[in-house]
Amino acid sequence: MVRKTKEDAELTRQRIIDAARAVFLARGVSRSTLEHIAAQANVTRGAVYWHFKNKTEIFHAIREQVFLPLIDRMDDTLSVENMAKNTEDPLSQIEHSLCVTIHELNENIEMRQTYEIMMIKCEYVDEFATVLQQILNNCSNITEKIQLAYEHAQSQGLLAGSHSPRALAMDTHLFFSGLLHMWVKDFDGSRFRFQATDLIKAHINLRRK
Amino acid sequence: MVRKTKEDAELTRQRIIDAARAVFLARGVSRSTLEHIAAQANVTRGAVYWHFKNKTEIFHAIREQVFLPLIDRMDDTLSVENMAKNTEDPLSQIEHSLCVTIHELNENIEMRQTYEIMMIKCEYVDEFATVLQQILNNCSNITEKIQLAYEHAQSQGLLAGSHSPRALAMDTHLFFSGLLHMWVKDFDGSRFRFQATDLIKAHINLRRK
DNA sequence: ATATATACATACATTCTTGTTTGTATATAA
DNA sequence: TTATATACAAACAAGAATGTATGTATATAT
Repeated sequence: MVRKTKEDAELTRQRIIDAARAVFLARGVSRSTLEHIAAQANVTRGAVYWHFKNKTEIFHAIREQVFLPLIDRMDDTLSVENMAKNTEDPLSQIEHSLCVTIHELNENIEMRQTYEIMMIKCEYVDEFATVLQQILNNCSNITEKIQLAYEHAQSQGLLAGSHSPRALAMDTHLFFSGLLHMWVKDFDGSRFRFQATDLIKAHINLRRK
Repeated sequence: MVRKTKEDAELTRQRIIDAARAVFLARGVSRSTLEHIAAQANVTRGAVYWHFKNKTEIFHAIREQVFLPLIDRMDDTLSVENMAKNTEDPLSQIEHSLCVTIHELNENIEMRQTYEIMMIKCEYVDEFATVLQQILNNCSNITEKIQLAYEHAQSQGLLAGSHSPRALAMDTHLFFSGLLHMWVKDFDGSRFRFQATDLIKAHINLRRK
């Protein structure tokens, strides 16, 4: 029962990724062994080693599968083109962009699990340390996008007070980072998850004239 | 050269804790072995097992040594009594409280390292999962304190707009959580560390009338 | 139709790591 | 002063995890 077709092979590869996500979530990345992952995927370690060099590669595969599309979408919803053609005001657009991410976390299990793994089930040392740089870079990009939106809001006279778009963007980004972290840690949903979108709206309303 | 005096024993215990902090920071908690820690402390695993049941106990010792005093101080600077007797306005008091924490992170190496370990060098599974609950509880307490300060600010007519103290407190707390996370990840200091206090001031200024 | 590469399963060797056990010198209590 | 508990060091035993090597059935190319 070996030597599957190419589509079958790709399917087992995906099964291994899914299995790894479940195992990482339950036991943490470090304590997850390739044997655990293989068992969860109903294969042997041989299959795992065929598709991936080691555990680190699986980790990156999980991360990329969720975060690359996510970054694209985030970039997209905050893009200049979208900003220009959209009827919404820039502040609502920021609000919407953040709410969409929260909504995704609620609906998309894989995304939620991946977030949880990256935030509280992984140690960023050695091979994993590079991920931190990528995270920081993504944050910079997102912050710049948010800043652009605030600049538009400012030129449209939508902002209360006289705060720089840069400062507003940093503040929003830090707020959202904190929210994501707390959202993930709030397992039973009693503290943050249930009011995440309200918190976002309140945050944006702080800026509205 | 065995059987030290009681003070000596307490000293080696502390040496083991310090060693563990260094090793956890460098290799992550999971990849740190008791042999690593013992070597770093210039003792054998025998000494480690004498003072601690296992690695988890050392982890909690590290955490408590930094966080228990920290929570006390945070509680203190935001306390009602301090609030009442202080000449500062409540908003400045919140600002000051946050800035003090950042300042501590800059000055206190052990605190900085401990934060880094807890945030990005530890996997919150099994025995460590309970720590998450403690973190959430601390966050609740801090948020309540901040809310109280905002209520004072409101009654003194210091707040811009008409936002609820509760929402403001949540927003501030999430902002600060995000800032702490980014502060820790920003190793070279080029992104967040160098302007952390400015970000805090800007955040508070958003609320000022 | 046959050869070859593919997609795994199985077996093996090695290295780590842990927990425990035993040994021991000495502070301390009696 | 002697007995005992203390504060470790050193040795031991056992299991886990990893990477690799080998085996093998079959899709696929020729």
